[in-house]
Amino acid sequence: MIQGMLFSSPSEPSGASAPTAAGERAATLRSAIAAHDHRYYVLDAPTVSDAEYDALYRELQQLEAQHPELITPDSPTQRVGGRPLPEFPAVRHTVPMLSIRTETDTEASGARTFDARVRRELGLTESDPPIAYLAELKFDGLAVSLRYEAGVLVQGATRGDGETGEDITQNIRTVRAIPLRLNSGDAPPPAMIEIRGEVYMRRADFERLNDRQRAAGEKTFVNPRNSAAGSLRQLDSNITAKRPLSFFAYGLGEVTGWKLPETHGEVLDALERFGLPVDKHRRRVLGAEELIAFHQKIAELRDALPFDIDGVVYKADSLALQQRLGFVTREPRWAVAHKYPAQEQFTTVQHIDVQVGRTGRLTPVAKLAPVFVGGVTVTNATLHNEDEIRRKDVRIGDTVIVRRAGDVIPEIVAVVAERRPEDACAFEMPRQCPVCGSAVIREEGEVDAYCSGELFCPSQRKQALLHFAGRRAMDIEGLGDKIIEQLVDKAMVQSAADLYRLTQNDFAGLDRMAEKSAANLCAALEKSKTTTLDRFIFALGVRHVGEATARDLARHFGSLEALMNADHDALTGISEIGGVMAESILSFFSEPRNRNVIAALRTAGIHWPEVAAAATGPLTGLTFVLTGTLPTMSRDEADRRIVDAGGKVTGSVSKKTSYVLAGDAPGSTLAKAQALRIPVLDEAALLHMIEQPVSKNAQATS
DNA sequence: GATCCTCGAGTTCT
DNA sequence: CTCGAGGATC
Repeated sequence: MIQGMLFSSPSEPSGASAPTAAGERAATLRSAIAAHDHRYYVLDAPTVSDAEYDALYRELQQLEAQHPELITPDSPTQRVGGRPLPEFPAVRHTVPMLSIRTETDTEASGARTFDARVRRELGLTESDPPIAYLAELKFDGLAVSLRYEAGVLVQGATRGDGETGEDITQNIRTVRAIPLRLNSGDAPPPAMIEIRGEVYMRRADFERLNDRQRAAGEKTFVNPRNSAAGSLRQLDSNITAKRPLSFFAYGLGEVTGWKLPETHGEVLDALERFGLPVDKHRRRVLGAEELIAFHQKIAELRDALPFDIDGVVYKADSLALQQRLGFVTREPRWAVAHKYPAQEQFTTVQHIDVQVGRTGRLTPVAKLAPVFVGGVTVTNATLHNEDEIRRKDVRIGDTVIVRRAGDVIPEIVAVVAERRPEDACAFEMPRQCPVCGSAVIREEGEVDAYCSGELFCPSQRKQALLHFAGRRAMDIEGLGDKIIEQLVDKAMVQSAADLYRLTQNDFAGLDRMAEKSAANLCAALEKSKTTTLDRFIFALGVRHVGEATARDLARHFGSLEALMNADHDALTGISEIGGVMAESILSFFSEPRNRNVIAALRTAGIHWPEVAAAATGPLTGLTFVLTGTLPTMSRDEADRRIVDAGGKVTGSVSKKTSYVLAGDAPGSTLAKAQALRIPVLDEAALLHMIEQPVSKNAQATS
């Protein structure tokens, strides 16, 4: 009872009746939950299951419901709730939230320029020792300032203009990675400490949030940054509480009653001990060269990080040095941001072109005002089909966001609605093929529109030839789109068979074709005459027959004649081949034109070993999926070696996948593999599997 | 009829 | 890499 008095106000009768046990239990629960939050959200190493955590949380909630006087401002239950605000009150930053000067130089020289400037300011010469810097990541989120009084979080604010921001305390409290109470161990907490950092959203959390928004029919976010910003600026903190926000601390504002360490690195270490999340990629480095090395290392890591960054930050590590260096207007002389090429940019859609592919499919492509994004200049981006354009509502003249992230191919992420010009013009699929003028057909229920011109359409003819010559088909080296373009336009080639009638003289007359290249091309054509049945079937370009199906057909029928004479039942009898594919194959081979071309190709000397031997080897019965870049092999090479050893390679991970072969910078495939608990191999392990049974020294492979 | 698994086809830039 | 659609399976 006496102890209970300490926890409650004597003026409140209910407080006086609060049993000691309840107060103690509440305190125990609070600190237990805070510790679990820290382990889960900051250390990323939980020690209890979600269910156990929930049980603790519910117990505390119940306890507090029964004894409202036990509720403290740092109680985990106080993270949620709070009434929607009419607007955010303004907060004045006593110590302004600075912006850091951005080194525009994207090359390594950016670090050297910064180091040289610092040394000059300090009056150092070449004989002086290198300066110690702290190198950190520059997170792509929202800068905030957190104010803790006597160790308890009392206020959270946005940066605003640096002098005045908005009070977003209610929203900040919902961010689980931010402790409501600092852990100062046995020492008393700082009387007042302002911690600066970045609220951001992990990429995986962002994807999941967008899935949820989509499922709920609500608007989705363009990127993790916008998503974090939108979530933090909610007037109703109940909404913010449902958003998976994270936080990294990286600096200090106003501080009283706490002895500052000597270096910025030690400040960050101290913040970590207080229980705040601090990114672990930070490094103390000496001199410009080590800054450059850091910049490069992070550039390689960038795509694999679980969150977006837009660069790295260098800061003079010594706080005394920072003070000596001071500020130029609003920017510190002792720090600089070194950005990476943006992975997202704004640009405008100048035009929407329509391309005609091998199958006659019409693909709209946005012609963009050139932008530098993700390290290259982008001018084109596919829009896939009419539905996709409608979904994103892209119009000619629109300002759009273009992304070129981990995957290499540029993509229009979204339209910036506010910047749509009056005369923005919606796209319409042409009624006639833009290349040959034939009617355009779009079947009911189909997404794609097709040119009905078939091989009458020069574009389809060119694409068919390009496919025939492709690396995975007949592999005719040197026969690319530029040459095919000319051959078709000059009517020198109608079908694949015509290619083998051309002589070196014919080629020599073409643009960009000197004697040497013409001779090389002739040799390549000659070489391509020796092939395999599956490659030849694939090269024909039968609709629905790709590489895998071509291989199945070759293996099953063993000869081209058998395939050409097969009827519907014989085809559908093969697993993986159903009605649609059978019809497509039948109609291809019943077309006299196609039969003539095949005959002409064989007359021209194209041949293959008549019996297609099914490969068996150490990998027979195993299915592989490849991702990332391998150290010594190209993907094609790895693919070939697996198939040669009797294995199978597919494109995406499923339960039936035996192994995932992962290299550098793997994509989402790896994550999926781990989720499904599929064993992951590296190149060395694969080579070992292939060679183990036959070779006793598998290590010898480079 | 629904759902999962694969395959095919198209895509950008250097 | 991603989407759409064919094929197989329940």
